[in-house]
Amino acid sequence: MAYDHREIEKKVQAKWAELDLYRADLSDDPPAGGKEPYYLLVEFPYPSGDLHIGHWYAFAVTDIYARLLRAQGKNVLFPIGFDAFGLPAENAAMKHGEDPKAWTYANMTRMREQLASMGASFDWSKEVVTCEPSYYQWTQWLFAKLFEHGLAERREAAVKWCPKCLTVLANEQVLDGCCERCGTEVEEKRLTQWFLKITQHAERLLTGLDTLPWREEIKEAQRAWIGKSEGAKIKFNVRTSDSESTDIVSPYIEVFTTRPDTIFGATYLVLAPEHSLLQDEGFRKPLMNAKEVEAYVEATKKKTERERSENKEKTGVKLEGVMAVNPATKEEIPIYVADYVLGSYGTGGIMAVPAYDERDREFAEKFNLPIREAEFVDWDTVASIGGEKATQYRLRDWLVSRQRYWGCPIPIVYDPEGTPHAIPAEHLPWLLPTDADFTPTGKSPLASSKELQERVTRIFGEGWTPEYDTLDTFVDSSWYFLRYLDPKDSNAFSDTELMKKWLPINRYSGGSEHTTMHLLYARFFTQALYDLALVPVEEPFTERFNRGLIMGPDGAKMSKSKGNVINPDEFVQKHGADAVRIYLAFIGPYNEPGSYPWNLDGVAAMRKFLERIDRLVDRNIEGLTKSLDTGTECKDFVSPEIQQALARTSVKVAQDGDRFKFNTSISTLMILVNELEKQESISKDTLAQLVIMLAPFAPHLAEDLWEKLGGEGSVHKQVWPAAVVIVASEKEVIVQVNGKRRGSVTLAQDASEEAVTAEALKIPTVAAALGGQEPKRVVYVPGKILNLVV
RNA sequence: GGCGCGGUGGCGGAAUUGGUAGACGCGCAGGUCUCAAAAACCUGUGGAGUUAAACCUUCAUGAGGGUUCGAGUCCCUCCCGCGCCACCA
Repeated sequence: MAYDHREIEKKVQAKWAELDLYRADLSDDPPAGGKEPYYLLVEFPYPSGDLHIGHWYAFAVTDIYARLLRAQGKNVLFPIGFDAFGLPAENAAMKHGEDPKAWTYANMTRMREQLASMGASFDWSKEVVTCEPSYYQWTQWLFAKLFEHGLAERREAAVKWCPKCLTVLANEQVLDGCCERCGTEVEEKRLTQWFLKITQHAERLLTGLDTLPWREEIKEAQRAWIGKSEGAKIKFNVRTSDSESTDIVSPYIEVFTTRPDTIFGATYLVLAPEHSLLQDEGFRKPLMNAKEVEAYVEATKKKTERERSENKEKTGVKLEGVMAVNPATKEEIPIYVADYVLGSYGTGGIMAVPAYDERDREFAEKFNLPIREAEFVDWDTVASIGGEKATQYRLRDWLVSRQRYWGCPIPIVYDPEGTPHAIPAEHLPWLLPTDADFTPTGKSPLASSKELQERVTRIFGEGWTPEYDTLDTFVDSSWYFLRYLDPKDSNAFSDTELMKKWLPINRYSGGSEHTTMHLLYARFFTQALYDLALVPVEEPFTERFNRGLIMGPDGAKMSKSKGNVINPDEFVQKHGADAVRIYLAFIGPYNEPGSYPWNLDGVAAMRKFLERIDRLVDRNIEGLTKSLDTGTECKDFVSPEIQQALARTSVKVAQDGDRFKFNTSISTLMILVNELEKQESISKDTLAQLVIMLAPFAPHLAEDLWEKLGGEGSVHKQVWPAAVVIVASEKEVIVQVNGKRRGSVTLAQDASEEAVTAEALKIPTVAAALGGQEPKRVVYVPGKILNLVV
C-alpha cells in the first residue's frame, strides 16, 4: 500500500507550524550550555511568482543540510527573505497595468506557500523583504555612511547603457558586451552617476580570497575579474617634430607597462582615442593632421568596446607634427592614436614594444614601424629614467544609479548649488514616491513625482532638489544577511552582539552566476562596513558552494522553446515533496557546479524507496504490537550486524552531508534499508534510528513514521543516532601478488605479518600466482593489504 | 589566446584521498505472480576469453610515457569538454 503523501504533507506541515519548530533562538549561549551557532545561508529568491525546479534545487537540498545540522546539535539559523526590488516587477506592471508593488507582494504570498510545500525548515520569523521601508531605510542609512566616508561618489564617467532596460549598468552586469538581464548589446555613454568605490578594496578583495576555503574555480573567477597587473608607469617627453625646433609640448605622456624591462624595444607610443591629451589645446596645436585625428576619435566613439575588440584588424592614425622621446634610448619615436588601446585601463596610453607584444607587432607590421629586439634592462635602469612601480586593476568602480522606478531611492538631496548631501537619518526611510510614472523612458521615473519634489522643498527648503535615480538591486542584497540577525530593529541595521556571535556565515549556498556580481559586492560591503566598525568581520562567508544546474530530460538547458521544462509541482503532486527532495539530492554532488539532466524515472524510483521504508515500518510495527500483546519484552534483540550497519550509516550520512555530498548520504541509507529488509524482525529502536536518519531528507514521511512508532514530539527534534561501533575481533586482509588481488585471509585484528603471510601462502590462487617462487619482498599494511612481490 | 576545473559502464554517478575500480540508483535482460498486462518482488548486468560452473584468466578509469610493492588518484607530454577572463598593455 502506497502511503498518501498529500495527506501526510498537509498533516505534518500543520504540526510543524503549530510547534513553531524552526525558529532559531539567536541569543542561545554556548557557555551557558546552549548549542553551537551555525549560520546557513542560501541566496534569497527574487519574487518572480512561481517556484521552478531551480528554486527546488536551491532551497530543498540546502534544507537537508539545515536539518542534518540541527539533528547534530547545532543551533541553526536558516533564514529566508525576498530580493524584492527590481526590474521584472516594473515590466510586469507595464504589461498588465498592475502596480509593481502589488505584483511583488502577490508573488511573495504565493512563493511563501510554495516554499512551505517543499517542507523547507526556514525560520520565517527572520524574514527580510528588501522593498519594505523598514528594510530599505537601512540600505539608505548604509549608503549614507559610505557617502560620508568617501566610498560613494557622484562623477562623470564612461558607462554602460542598456537600450532595452533603459538604464545604466554596472560593469559586472555586462556579460560579453550584453545586458545581464535581457541580453541586449550595451551602449557606451558619458554620464554623471553614483559609484561605490569598490576599486579601493581591489587589493583586499584579492588577498581576502587566500584566507577562504572556497573552491579554486570561484576564487580564480574573482581574481580574474579583479585583474591585478604589476608593472611601472613611465613618462615620455613630447616634442614638436619640425626640423628647427624641438620644443617640449604639453608636459609628457605617461604609459603603464607590465614589461618596463623591454623599454629599449619601445619604438612608438599609442594613445587611446579617449585620451585626455587629444582634447588638450597645447598638445593639439602642433598637430598637422588634427582633422584626421579628430575623425578617427569620432569614429571610435560610435563603436562599443565589443566592436573594437571583435575587429582584430588594427587601425590607427599617426599624430603628425609631434614625437615622443624614449627615455632609455633618447630616440625620437612616433605617436599614434589607435583603438586597440583602451581609455579605461591604465593611463590610456602605452609604449609599444612590437618585438615582445603580439598586438604591437601586428600594428607595427601594418604601419611599417621598426621592430627591435632589445636588451632587457633591470629595475634600477627603469627607475633611473623616472619609472615608478605601479599596479593596475581591471576592476571598475561599482555604478549603482539606475534610471528605474522599482528600487531603493538614493538617499541624497542637492542644495541650490547642486552639491549632493546625504539625507539625515531622521528622515529615513526616504520613501519611494507612489505618484511617479514608472514607465521607463530613459529618464528617471522619480523625476515625474510631485510628491518627492514637495517633500524635498518642505524638509530642505526652496531650490533643493531630490536625487531621482534608484539604487541597483545588488546594493539591497549586499547586506541582507546582516539584517536576518535582527530583522525588525528600527534603531539599527543589525545587532552588534548578535553579529559578533553569528558572523561570519558558516556556509553560503548559491548559483555560480553570482561569483563576480553579488558575491563580490557583498564582500566589498562587509569590508567597507568593517572599516567603519559597523560589522565585526572582514569576510562575510566562510564557506561558499556553487550548486549545479538541473537540465531538461534531454540534457539541454531547460527552455520553453525546447519544450523540456520540468514543472516541480507536477512531480510533487504525483510522487510527493519528499520524493522530489530526495531525487534532487541524489542526482549528484551538491558542492560542484555540474549540470544534471532530469531523469523522468528518477523521482519514481525515489518514491519506491520511500514506500519500501514505509512498508518496512508497517510490517514491523505489527510484530512489535504482537510481542506487546503476548507480554514479551518489546526491546528485542539487535544483531551485531545490524548494530554495525546502523553505526556505519550514522557516521557516513553525517560525514557525506557535511561535504554537501547528499547523493552518497542517500545511497548509504539505501544500503541500510536493503539490509534491514532481509531481517525477519526489526526492533523499534532500530526503526526509530532509521527514521531519524531519514528525517532530513524526507521530512514529511519521517514525521509520519515517527508518529506511527509512537515517538514523542517531532522527529525533527531528535538527536542523530550515536555510532555504537563494535570492534570486530577479526579482519579481512586482501592478499596481493605483485599488486594484484589473488585472495584474502580473515585473521585476528592484531595478527602479525608472519602469521598473515603464512596463511596467505596456503591460498591456492596465491600459490599459483607465485609459481613456486619465494616472495622477494612483503608489503604489509596492517589489517588491510598484504602484497607479496616476486 | 591565458587561467581554472574536469574526462570512470548505455545513463546520473561511487571509490575511505596511493590499497578489492564501477557503491547506490536509472535503464536493459531473464524469472516469479497473472488468462494476459501493469504493479510488485527475485536474479543478472563493463569488454574479451577459458569453463560443467565459476568466488578463474585477461583487458579496461580520454591517449601516451613515468614514479611506486601497488596509480582513477601523484609527475610529464598531448587530446577533448566545461567555466572564467580576454586588443587590460
